[in-house]
Amino acid sequence: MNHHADTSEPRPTRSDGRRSRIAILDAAAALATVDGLEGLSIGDLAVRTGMSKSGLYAHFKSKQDLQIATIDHAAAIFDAEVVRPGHARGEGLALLRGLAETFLDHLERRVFPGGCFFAAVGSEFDSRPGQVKERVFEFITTWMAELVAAAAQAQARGEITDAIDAEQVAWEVDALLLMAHAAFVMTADPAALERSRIGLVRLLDGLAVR
Amino acid sequence: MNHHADTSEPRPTRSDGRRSRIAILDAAAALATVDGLEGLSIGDLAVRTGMSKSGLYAHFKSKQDLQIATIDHAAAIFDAEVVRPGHARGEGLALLRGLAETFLDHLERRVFPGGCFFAAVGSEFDSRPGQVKERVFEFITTWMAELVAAAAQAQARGEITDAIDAEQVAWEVDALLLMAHAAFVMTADPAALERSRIGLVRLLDGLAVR
DNA sequence: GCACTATACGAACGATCGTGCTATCTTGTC
DNA sequence: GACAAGATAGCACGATCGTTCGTATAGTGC
Repeated sequence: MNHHADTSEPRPTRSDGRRSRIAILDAAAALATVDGLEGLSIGDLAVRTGMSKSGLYAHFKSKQDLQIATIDHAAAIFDAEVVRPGHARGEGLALLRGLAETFLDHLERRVFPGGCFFAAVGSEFDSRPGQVKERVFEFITTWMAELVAAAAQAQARGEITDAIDAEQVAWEVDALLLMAHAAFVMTADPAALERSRIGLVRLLDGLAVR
Repeated sequence: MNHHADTSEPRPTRSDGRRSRIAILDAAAALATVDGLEGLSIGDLAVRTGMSKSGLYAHFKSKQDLQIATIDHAAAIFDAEVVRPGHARGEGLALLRGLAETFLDHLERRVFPGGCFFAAVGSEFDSRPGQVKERVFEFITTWMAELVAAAAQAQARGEITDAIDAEQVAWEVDALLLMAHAAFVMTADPAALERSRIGLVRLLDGLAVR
């Protein structure tokens, strides 16, 4: 939520400004998963939010500034829609399963029209060094660390084997999630989600301490 | 190779034209993995190939025409760099392993500067219906079918269990490949490739008929 | 209620986008 | 070696890009 509280902005004080800013960022985050953060045009965004192009510039100094704010906004949405509900499912193995399930659910519920925001934008900026890529990478790293911590906790509780390291477990879980994203967005077929769900069960059952 | 032999083009007869066309498509395929097929601009491409913008238009009727030709060109490269070398590794399980290895190798050798062409472009157009998406999806489907066939062959030869269907095996293999692509392009760290290689060994060893 | 300032708009900018038209050079054919 | 056709360049077009400026409006703190 207050993920972007420490930016250089003097923090908007007027209520109408805050409402507009949120409306802009909601539209920008949704649009970015379809047209990309770069393909996103100020003109389109203005039309979509019922504002003028110059009106947008009251909130953002530049397009890059808008892109970074959009990333932070999407991070807050992802936290609220995936990470926190995932933690509500329990700890250790239940947490690891929970995070995977809430991730797949957020794809199915189409929280963003173009699937996972960070999978979409990460793929767009992976070869474009700069502040935008760094911010995206930062969040993806946080997400991976979340999975690793859950896997390590599951090992510490004796729920899965510690014959392989937690990073590897998280890697294989995330691979199935990324695959689900790619295929589901491309085909709109829930069977893609099901394939990855089956894979997750196979993977985690195979790691279970018997 | 002759993947685009049946397009409406009257097929260029002059040698200089053919050379130029190939030079353009080579540059376009490389650029598309970094800036995207949409982000690719005719002006940039002209500068990069030492031609004029209008000179490019002698070869392609429109930008979309160029995009589709670029996809077909990239498909030919992928075939030559990944699929055929993969088949040279053997049949059945050896083929499945071979395709995965040649794919990871083509990432490491940076055949395209932005990783796998179809992972990059597929992610860009997954939410943009049209001829371009259809062409990309077509190739990705072909690739998946290749993996499924290899898995089925491995089962028929009794090399891996047939307790799970071949589509599921191919799915989990491709998930690890996609994850390797995403992480390797983002970080340029070969450790990403190694993580997926370990995952592949774990996956296929787990399916081995003992 | 007043002053202050964040918010929003209209208009315009230089640059670049994809795309045609026309002329000039170059290649392959007879 | 002439001639037709293909290949390339120069130039200009309308549209759209991100951005800036000046100005009017409206919410907030005193």
